[in-house]
Amino acid sequence: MARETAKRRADLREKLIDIAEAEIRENGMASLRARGLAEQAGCAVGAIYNVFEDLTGLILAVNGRTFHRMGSEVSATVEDVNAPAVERLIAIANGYLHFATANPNLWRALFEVEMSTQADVPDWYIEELGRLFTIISLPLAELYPDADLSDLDLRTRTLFSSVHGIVLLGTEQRISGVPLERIEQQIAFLLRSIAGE
Amino acid sequence: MARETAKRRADLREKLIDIAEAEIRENGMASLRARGLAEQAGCAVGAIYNVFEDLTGLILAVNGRTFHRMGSEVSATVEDVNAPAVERLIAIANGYLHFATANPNLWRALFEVEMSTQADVPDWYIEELGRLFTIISLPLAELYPDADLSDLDLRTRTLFSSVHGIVLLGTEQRISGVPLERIEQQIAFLLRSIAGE
DNA sequence: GGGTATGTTGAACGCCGTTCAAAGGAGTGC
DNA sequence: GCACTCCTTTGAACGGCGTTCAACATACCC
Repeated sequence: MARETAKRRADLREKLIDIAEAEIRENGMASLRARGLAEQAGCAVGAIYNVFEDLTGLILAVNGRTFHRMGSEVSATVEDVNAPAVERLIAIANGYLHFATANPNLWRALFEVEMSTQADVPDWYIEELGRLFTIISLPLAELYPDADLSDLDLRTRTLFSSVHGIVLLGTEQRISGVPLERIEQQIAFLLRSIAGE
Repeated sequence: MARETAKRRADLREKLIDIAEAEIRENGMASLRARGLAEQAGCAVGAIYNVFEDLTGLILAVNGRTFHRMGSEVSATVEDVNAPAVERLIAIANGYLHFATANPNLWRALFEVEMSTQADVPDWYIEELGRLFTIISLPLAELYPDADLSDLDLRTRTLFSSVHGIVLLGTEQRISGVPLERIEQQIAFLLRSIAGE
């Protein structure tokens, strides 16, 4: 493939991710349309399929950005490594909550995209998740000094899933969820309980 | 409307719910097709829209059955009211987990169906949820004898959301979830922590 | 039995994601 | 600069979707 072609494709790829990201942010994953993307990008519908496998591939690319940004923002909330472990856990969870409420549609897209098998989870996803889990497991290790690595991993997953459940049902404003204005308080309650406070 | 017509419609309604339930159970909500339903029911596609607002209405009817069945099964797991409160909570959560793993597609449909606004949540949904929340709040009230009703409601939601999160990510086998075979153990860990054990 | 109101039907509509034959442009040799 | 080839891009077309509604069938009333 010629150099110029490669550049044109790379440009189109970025442009499409930009447009898709804006669309998902504003109207949610479900309102992505191949024709709409093509029109905004000033290309043919078929061109999308020259740079992405299908629309799911494009959504995954958007999710890559979202996940990375989320990791950075969550990390930033626990910079004070001298705070007690449980306070750092609460800060991480609040960072997660804050990201979800600030970017509801992009955040939901992270979980709504179909991952047909466990095999086709992209590498960047595993890496980003590992980063997030490491951030969580550091304070956890202080709370459970006797736990081995696999125990820590398990508890990290349990904690993450719990907080995720509260944030998910709460921010969706499901009638089964915690009211928005109480989520922070309830997450703190949950984490303090787990920490034995 | 003539009696005969009413009966014919009621019959078709039940028949369609049966067919849709089987389809969702076996292949998930996303594989429901108006034409497929009509063919299996032996009616015209348009007939579906004589007895349901749209396919979402049909899915909601299936969800009504599912939710009711889930309530019964979860209730049945806490018949021994003499067990310690925390053990009853664990039993309820395990009932929830068991229902979700035994009926993955039907269970997921409960949460995947779009409820555009908070206003159009059906009455039966609110009622069933109330039943489930009552079951949870009874043991909780024993653990927190000083909490008032709104506090109990809040903690019920927090607990439910947490367990839901663990069950959701775990049963979907998300790489962020708790491994299937450890879910029960981790739910017990979480609930015992909250109970202060 | 005839006339009207009501119920049912399925072809048609307007979408959708995706494809692929055809048109266009880039690279190469002279 | 030109002609030829090969690769890229294009957008009309395809198959499938949920939903509608004019035409047809049926039930009901007098």
